[in-house]
Amino acid sequence: MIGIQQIRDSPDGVKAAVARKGGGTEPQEAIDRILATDAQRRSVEGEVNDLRARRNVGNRELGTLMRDGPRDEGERLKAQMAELSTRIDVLSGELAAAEAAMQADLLLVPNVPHPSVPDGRSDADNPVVRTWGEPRRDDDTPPHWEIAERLRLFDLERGAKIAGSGFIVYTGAGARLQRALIGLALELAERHGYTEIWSPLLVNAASARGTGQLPDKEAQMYVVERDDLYLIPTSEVPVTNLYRDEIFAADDLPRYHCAYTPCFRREAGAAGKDTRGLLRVHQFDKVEMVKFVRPETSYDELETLTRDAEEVLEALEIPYRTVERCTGDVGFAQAKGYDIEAWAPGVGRFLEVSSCSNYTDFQARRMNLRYRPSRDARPELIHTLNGSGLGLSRTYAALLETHLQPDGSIMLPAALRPHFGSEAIAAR
RNA sequence: GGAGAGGUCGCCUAGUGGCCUAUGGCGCCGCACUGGAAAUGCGGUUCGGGGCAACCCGUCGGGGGUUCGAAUCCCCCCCUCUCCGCCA
Repeated sequence: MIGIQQIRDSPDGVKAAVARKGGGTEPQEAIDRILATDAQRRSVEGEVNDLRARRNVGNRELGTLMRDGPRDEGERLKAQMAELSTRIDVLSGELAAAEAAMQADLLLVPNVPHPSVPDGRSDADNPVVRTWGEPRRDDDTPPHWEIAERLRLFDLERGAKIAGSGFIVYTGAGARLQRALIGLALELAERHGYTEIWSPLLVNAASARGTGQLPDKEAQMYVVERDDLYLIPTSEVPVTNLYRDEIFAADDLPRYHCAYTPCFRREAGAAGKDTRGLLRVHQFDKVEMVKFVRPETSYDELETLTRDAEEVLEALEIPYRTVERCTGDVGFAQAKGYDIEAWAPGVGRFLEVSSCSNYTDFQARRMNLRYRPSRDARPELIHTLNGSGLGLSRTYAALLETHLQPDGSIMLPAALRPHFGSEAIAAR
């Protein structure tokens, strides 16, 4: 959610910035309604305020009269106060309606993109900002699902049997490789200063609302209706909500957390796209990095966050490229972000394995997540960032395809060996 | 899941319908005293919203209700603690 203050101060500036993201005229219209509702709301609020002040004074006097008399004067005042209360009820109903309408419209306005975000319509327009390693382009490397099947690393059919299509069963060395990747990603994150969180995988509605999954993305989540709980689509949800409604001291910032969790996504409507292998599944594993920072540092923090994610791929010796998301691809809640794409020689393309974003105060406002710049200062909203480090099932795919040896074995990168327990997965 | 006790401005705490416009302590901040500090004294210290301002309004876990008036009474929900049951 963006701030009403910003819209009030510079409605045209906000409109122009928001228009860069595309997405039709809905946000523009919402902004116009917000301005009108805000003015109306403030005038009604002023009126309600005055009436309440009168009621407070009157009731104080009434208390004295009822206790000490004269009684008849008390009764007369009581009647006046009753009438006043009725008017207050009517007006505060109007006030609540105006506030609700404004709130609903504010939810339609996306975060303002940073001026440096390049223009573009879709991910096809995202400029490449960095590359690492040499993507191997050949026709010999089989796709990861063939490799995995031959080496018996996972079992798609039985995953479908016990849960459904898009649920993966990892077996033997395949399961161990999964754990090793998680271990390595966590090790690197902790080395970069992120404190590990082991969190619930189910969250309540308030948390889902805090990071913006509700109301917009409810269809993406698995819902445990009976208990009003939601399976997390990313650990961003529990980790970012850790400090919801709290106020940090200035020296609590920056605070970095990392968390490994499975992530659950219904991917409704995505059928037919990337349905083979590990590219789009309902449950995947991810190590997420989350930063809580002072506002003036957030764009610098985005750069180091992205570097931290890139280093995981470097440790895995997987060539990648980093693209900056253009205005059309940056996302509703984000002000700026990068995607890291691992090269997968078997499927012959780059796979998005990490998305690193600066949300500025957009999530913080929704979550009422603040800090106190100095001892006597009023609390201010902080900035939140998050990035995957990394999304495992796709990284897993790229890893198999990248490190497949001519003899059919998988030679593991050095950094992964201590976590895996040996240096290779033998051919069979 | 059952029974009971609770949730007050960072922490502890007083408060059972109008002297609550929320008490006191701790902590913290400022000032005084000091060479400097400790101790002491005085003042300040929830968080929002509106207003140029003086100031005003809301806020006692959350939401409803009763009342002229609710921290206080009633209903629903959430959370914490104790005991019982179940359980890896």
